[in-house]
Amino acid sequence: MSESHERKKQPEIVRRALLDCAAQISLEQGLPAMTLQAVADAAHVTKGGLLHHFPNKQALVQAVFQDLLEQLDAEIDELLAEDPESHGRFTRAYIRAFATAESQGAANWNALPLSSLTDPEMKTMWSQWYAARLERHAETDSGPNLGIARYAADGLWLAGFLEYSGVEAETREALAEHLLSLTFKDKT
Amino acid sequence: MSESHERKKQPEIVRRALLDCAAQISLEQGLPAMTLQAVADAAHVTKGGLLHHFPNKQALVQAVFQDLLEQLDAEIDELLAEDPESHGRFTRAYIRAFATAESQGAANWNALPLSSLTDPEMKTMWSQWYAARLERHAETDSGPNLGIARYAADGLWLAGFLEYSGVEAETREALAEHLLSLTFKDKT
DNA sequence: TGAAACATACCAGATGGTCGGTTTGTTTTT
DNA sequence: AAAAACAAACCGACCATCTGGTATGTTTCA
Repeated sequence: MSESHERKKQPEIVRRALLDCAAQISLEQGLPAMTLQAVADAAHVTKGGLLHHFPNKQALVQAVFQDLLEQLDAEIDELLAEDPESHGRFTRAYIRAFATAESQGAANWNALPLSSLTDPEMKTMWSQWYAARLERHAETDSGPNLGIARYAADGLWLAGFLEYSGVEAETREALAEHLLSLTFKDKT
Repeated sequence: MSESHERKKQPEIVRRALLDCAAQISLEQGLPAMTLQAVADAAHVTKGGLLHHFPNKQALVQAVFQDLLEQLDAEIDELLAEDPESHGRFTRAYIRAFATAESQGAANWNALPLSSLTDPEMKTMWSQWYAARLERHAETDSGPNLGIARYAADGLWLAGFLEYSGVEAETREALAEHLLSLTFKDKT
């Protein structure tokens, strides 16, 4: 959408645009629609230009995924820093990142688990990230109740994904708040 | 896999094989890998034979999805009939169908929400099914706690999907049991 | 015999990917 | 400081393959 018609060469910007466009396409139209041509067009580059940044499609998809993971990581860290209560801190950040409204919009890493369902290589990427996080926050975020809260956040995110008709948005938002409250009065 | 090498013509069996193979492929290798050729090969039929049963790909995909929905529907009804307790009956059936171990294996309708994430048309199919079920069981399965339990079941199912390494299988199974217990002592 | 259940052959378009070349930016040399 | 040398960024044309789909056969069943 940026009117970069006569910009001088800025490879990092182009690369960023490619990653963003690829993520957006796979989010809105599904991964099968994320063809090299479509991504290149959306980023106002030719297919040759795209293939200069990413040697093949797999590299592109993988880079998109890794990028999304890093964005999510940063978001989580930010939310962690804002939380004064220690117990269940990561779980709350997780819930806020996935199931809350403000993240539902612009954040395109919502497409994350979507892609990961398909490709086995990303399955491992995701599960490794998740396992690492869990281990890192083992002292503050263990116990079945917090686990259930996180799983519910996943389900909530999934639900917000399936019904694009925003009718239930408020309901889900309320449920997210309820989930957050559960992480405090945890009695395990 | 069935050695139907020299069987006489049994169109219904072939049709069933096509549906099953298509579902399995989309489950294991993702929807983009579910090409007409791949499905036909897996079902030991030519592409022409496949296109005799389903006029085009969209019809095939749709039929697969609808078939899976019907299987799920039957499974849910069966679980409903076995449950003596009325309150939270549907929620328990839902949890058992999705997050429990026995369903994790052979039941290929586990691929259901997976496909639905991709195609917008199936999004509506799924959300309609879900909405209809919720309305039908409104008297027994309302309230935020039961909703959270269902969402958690979704997340649990998703987790079992992402980490194919079966290490956490028991943990998830235990969590599923915990979820079931939550549906009884519901205090809303 | 005729209709349904398949197989075979084929096609137009799209897809991922390669290759040679052109433009732009940076470094080195003088 | 200017020019030469080099490399990175990007384009445009091209290709082999695969895609969904059609048209036309051939076999099986009622």
